[in-house]
Amino acid sequence: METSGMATELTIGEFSRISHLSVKTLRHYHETGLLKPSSVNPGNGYRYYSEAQIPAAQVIRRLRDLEMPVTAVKALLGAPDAGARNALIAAHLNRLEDDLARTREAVSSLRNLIDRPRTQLEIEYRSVPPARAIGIRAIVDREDVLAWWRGALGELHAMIPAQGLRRTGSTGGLYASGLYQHDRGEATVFIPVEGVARSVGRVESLVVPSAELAIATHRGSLADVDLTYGELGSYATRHELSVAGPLREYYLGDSPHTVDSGTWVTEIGWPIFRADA
Amino acid sequence: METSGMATELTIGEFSRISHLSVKTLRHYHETGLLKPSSVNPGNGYRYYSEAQIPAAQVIRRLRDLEMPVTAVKALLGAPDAGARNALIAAHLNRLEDDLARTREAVSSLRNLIDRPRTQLEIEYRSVPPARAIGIRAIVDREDVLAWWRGALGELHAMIPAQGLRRTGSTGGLYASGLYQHDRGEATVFIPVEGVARSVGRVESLVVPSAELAIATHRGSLADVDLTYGELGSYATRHELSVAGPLREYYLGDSPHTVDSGTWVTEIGWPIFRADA
DNA sequence: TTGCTCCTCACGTCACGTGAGGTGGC
DNA sequence: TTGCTCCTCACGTCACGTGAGGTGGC
Repeated sequence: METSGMATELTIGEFSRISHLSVKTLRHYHETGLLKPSSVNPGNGYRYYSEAQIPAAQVIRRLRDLEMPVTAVKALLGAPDAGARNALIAAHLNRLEDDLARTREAVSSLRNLIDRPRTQLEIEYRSVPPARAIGIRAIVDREDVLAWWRGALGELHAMIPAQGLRRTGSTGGLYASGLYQHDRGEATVFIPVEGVARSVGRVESLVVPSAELAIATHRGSLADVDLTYGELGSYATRHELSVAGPLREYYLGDSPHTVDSGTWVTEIGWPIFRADA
Repeated sequence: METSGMATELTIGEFSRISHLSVKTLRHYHETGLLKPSSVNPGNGYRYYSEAQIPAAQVIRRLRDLEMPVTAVKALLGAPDAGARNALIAAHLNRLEDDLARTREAVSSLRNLIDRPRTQLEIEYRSVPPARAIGIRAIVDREDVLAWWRGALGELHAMIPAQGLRRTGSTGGLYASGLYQHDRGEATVFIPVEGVARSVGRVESLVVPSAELAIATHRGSLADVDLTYGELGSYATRHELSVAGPLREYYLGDSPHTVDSGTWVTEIGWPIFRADA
């Protein structure tokens, strides 16, 4: 007995077969509001879907295959026009590209760890005096730190010619320990310059504090920087030198601007206590 | 007051800074047994790590960055020799490659869905008589179906010259509805042949049952096959033709052997009821 | 009557993260 | 005394999957 004049209704099983989404998944999408059945029998709770919902199910499946979060898929389906939808899709594809790049980094980093000859690290003690600089400071999440770092360095470097500043040392960064311990903390990137600069955008004038540091030189991609941190940190601990304070990095030459991260040279500074200082 | 003669012990915070693993993560790895602190103070529960654990932490971090499951990482760290470890790593990298390929498929499938001109599907009714065939049958999970399908077809095709069989029709497959509804179900791939063949390996002799089918032709990658399923299924439902039974596919020409999946031609058969049959 | 499809809880999975509430040493 | 580090629960997150136990129509 069909209600005549109504559009064809599909049971959840039929709709599942057509859409290649499991029954459990369809019920879950109903619950979360991502894809509501076109009608529900109030007597027994049976869900019914309409033919018109097939294209939506197809789009949802593809986006979920691409690991787009359900809330993002919902936003996309609710977007007002094709332009907005395409922008959201493009943004997600970019995120996938970034993921892929990170994966590639991790693979080569793993190979590096396995193959690398574990050479003895040379560690130098250095007293760094306070230095005037221009810098950008922020509280960042660890997962965003690389993107933030790139952007901040770009902005910072543009400021040198823009304000006619004279650089007096290597580009560097300060990283609070919370960044490693809680995946979130204060980070600062800076370029030492002569005199006081104007604040423009995120860039401000600041003084990089003095420090007693144990310094090790890291060569290659920053994806492997934890290896150098590990050797330096265990050295500092072994000799009971560690004190509180942000970790420091100096990017020698023009490391961050070279595409081939294999040639990067970074000095890692670990804050220490020196009886003789 | 240090216990003299003991190796240097690091607090969880120090070890976190050195390894770039969060304190929460380190506690979690202790709980799951992936990385146990070298000692725990029984009085206050404080965890202490040794320097010797730093390399393990570095390996763990890289493998987790590559989304290797914790249990797999554990197995890897417990592997007896470098050969076994390398094999596990290589296997995981292969899985990553497969993931990447699937992602690429999903991206092009999404573009396809957005760009494709939605042409009217031509649907044909066909009575298929029973047919002797060689086939491979299994209960498979949906996520494994593509890999299973490729392997089974390869094995099946090798059997034709090996047993000197004469092919009598197109290669095909039968897919139980559970495969779509519960992500797991029976699948069969077959090649119709003359006479009865010997069972070798997974290959057995079988009779593909007769069926009344509504047939639509799908052109292009099977990543998009749900589009054709969608149109065919909604057609069958609209005309109240659907009956229970496995879905059927016929791979025309030599589709599965061509690298360029864009040129594949697949017939999709939907089981129907025919009053006139 | 059997088998199939549908339903609703309630709980599990995976790898942690988020707080709340408390301790202990400098 | 304040601030920092450490601790243990207990619960949350994300996108479902897994059962248990039950209904309803052919």
